[in-house]
Amino acid sequence: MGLSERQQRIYEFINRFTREKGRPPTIREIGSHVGISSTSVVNYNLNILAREGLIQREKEVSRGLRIVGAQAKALVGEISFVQIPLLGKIAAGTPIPLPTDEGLMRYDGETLALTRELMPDSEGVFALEVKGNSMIDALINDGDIVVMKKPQAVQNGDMCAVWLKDKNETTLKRVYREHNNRVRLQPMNPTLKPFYADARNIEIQGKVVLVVRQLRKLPA
Amino acid sequence: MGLSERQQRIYEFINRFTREKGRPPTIREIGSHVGISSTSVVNYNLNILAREGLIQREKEVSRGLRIVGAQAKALVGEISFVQIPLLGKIAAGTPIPLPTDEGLMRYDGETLALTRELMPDSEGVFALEVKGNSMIDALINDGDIVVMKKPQAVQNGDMCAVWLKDKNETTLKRVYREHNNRVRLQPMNPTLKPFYADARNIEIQGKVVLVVRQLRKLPA
DNA sequence: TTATACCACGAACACCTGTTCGGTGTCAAG
DNA sequence: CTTGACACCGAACAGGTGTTCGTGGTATAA
Repeated sequence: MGLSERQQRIYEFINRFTREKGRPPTIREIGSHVGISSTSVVNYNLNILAREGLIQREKEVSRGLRIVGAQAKALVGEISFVQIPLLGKIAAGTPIPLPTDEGLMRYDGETLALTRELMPDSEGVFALEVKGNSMIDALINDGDIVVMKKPQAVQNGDMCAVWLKDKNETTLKRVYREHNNRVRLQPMNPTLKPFYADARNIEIQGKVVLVVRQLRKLPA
Repeated sequence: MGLSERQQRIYEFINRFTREKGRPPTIREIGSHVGISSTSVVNYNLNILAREGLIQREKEVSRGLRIVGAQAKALVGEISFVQIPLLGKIAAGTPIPLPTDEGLMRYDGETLALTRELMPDSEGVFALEVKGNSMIDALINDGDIVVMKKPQAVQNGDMCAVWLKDKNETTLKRVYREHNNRVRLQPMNPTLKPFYADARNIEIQGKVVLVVRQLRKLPA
């Protein structure tokens, strides 16, 4: 069933008010902002919004209404974010600008905000923008943003940024330690073959935990 | 300056109450749950919490409290974000579960929250989880989350989910309309060759605007 | 016409809510 | 001891707040 224009305005006002003030409005606050003089009319329309399932009401409680649905969580801070420092760029030919713990703490520049749902473990993480398409093997494209974690406890199979000392090159691969100091570097693309290196010849610069790619128009 | 145990309990109660009920508590609600009989005592401690910068108070307004926790930025309002309905899965062999406008409005299930910085245009967008690695060509892996937009204004070069009618298959490619109803489907991986199809033989199901990949451990 | 929803208005009521004030006890500094 | 800061209590007050009730206008259907 459709909503009247008045009901839509009420709904939007509740939404905006709650977001801005951090609490739902009272009946009279709704009325005065939407242009309704009588509290009973507001009450009447609120009941309709509740019947339509757009809001929830709690009886005889001041400000006892809340917006239903996914957006509601947002309004009261039920979604928590992690701010990840955007440290710079990563390219094949240059090592990663490794951050210090101190630097991460005090970082005050650009950040990438992600929900804690996506980043359950945000200790010592930082983000880099990928330059060039040298990491296509790892399913990572030019312009992608990779979120990395400082390489403390790298486990077999972790996706890591590896600095190849002999080639002076950074690459992203899954890392498996094997016997005799040998390390297997497996591209993420499962159709590609692994690559082997000596453990003394590589340096693990970070563990990739997340990749974000924004698609924008490309010059054909 | 440290907080008394009472003040900590008040603070935690406000936090929990707000999250659960969608509105801040009243002074008396705080008192009865924390074990304080007098409203003035609650008021007294609230002023201390406000002085310490842990909450904000608004004078002479019912439920005029809000938390300003350590993640101040991440709380309501300071980070502007959009919630994207997580509609289901996308696989090569099945068409996309296309949402209606109405359905997107009222959606109440799982969502993916992203900052507006990452999603400047959130009209008619929805998210799908990729099943299978049939879209490796498009640099998209099993388990990735793709954010798509309803295909209203598809421009040349847009990355689209295309349903190939003759093959009964969904694929992700960059789409270029060419002369004579011919459409060029270009894999995202620039090392791969394009693919051509008849425009009447394909159906564009959505435009990919963003991809998120969480890296978890893989069974070797 | 009559009936019936639907939508709106204003007023009144009872309770809720933030604020204020006088008073009590404790503890450390003077 | 006296003083003052601190933490707390109970009570009262003025205004806020959800609810209810009587009323009336406007469509649409019988």
